[in-house]
Amino acid sequence: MAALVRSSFLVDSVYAESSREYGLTPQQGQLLCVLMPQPRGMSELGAMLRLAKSSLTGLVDRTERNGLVQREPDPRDTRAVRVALTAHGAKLVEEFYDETCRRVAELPGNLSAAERDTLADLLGRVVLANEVPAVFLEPDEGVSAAHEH
Amino acid sequence: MAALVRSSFLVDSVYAESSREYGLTPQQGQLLCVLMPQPRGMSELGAMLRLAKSSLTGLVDRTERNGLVQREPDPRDTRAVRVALTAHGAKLVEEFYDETCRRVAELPGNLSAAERDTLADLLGRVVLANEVPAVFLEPDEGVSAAHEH
DNA sequence: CCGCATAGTTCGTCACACGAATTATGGGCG
DNA sequence: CGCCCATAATTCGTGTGACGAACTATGCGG
Repeated sequence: MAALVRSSFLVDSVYAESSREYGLTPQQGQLLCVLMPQPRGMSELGAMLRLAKSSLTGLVDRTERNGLVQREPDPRDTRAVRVALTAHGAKLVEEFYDETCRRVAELPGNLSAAERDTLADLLGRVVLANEVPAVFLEPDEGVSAAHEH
Repeated sequence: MAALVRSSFLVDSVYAESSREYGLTPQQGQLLCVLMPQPRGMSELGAMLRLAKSSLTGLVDRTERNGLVQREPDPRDTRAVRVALTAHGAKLVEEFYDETCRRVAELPGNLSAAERDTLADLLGRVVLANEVPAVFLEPDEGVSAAHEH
């Protein structure tokens, strides 16, 4: 499936370019997207983004320093923290997310509407079958969908 | 197209894991894959991998230090170098490539053969329409296809 | 032979990712 | 209650990766 690998390369390029224009690194952009539906704990984020916990500490540090997220104490567990978007981060990620969606949606511009639907269906099933974390949700996939596990 | 973004995340994960098992970073693995059909100049590689030239110098340095590629003088142009696989690099990338293909091919395992064909066709057309460099070729896409521009 | 473009490298800086070691809290069990 | 272990997260050191700016050197057109 070279086409799969190469389309992935394509999406990465779009994501990187879009991030750049919003002053984000791709990793920080992805972190913000994951936090859109709700705050998350560090361990939870590590599992979703497939990062070692020590990697996450640094990523959250840098993103926090930029004023886009903040650590909050978890009322349930004194050891844990919850990472949440700041007002600024929420506003920024909304624009970033919209713009990125728009650009990704342009990629299959040469396909007919029916073909795009087919593609979306097939990829959606591939994603579901492989338990991909909710790193990037459809606009209408809300908090409920984000609870998938 | 969240499915597209998420499937990209999925492919990246597979690529990263596969690279790791062969003692490669994903970037070095990608470099080796690009060099499979033929040697390339630095500028050419920069365009294909979408990297700044200074980034490429470092990547080739590290990969060369690992004994996987080597710089050769370009007989046509004294300024230029050609980056080629070493014997060791060629052997390694062959195994890495096969294994990565195998794993990527497993991702749509829940689809029927016909659906996989459809998916390959649609993604292939998306890739073609967006001028994705030949960063990862089909096993039967040889040197001729690698000349695409 | 001048001037400009092209091919690569060097340098400094920051982001990222990881493992190992560390701190601190939670929870179970005797 | 107190011990022990699991879990949540951070710190630290190291190597990789990416970039822009500045630089060297060769090609090439007039």
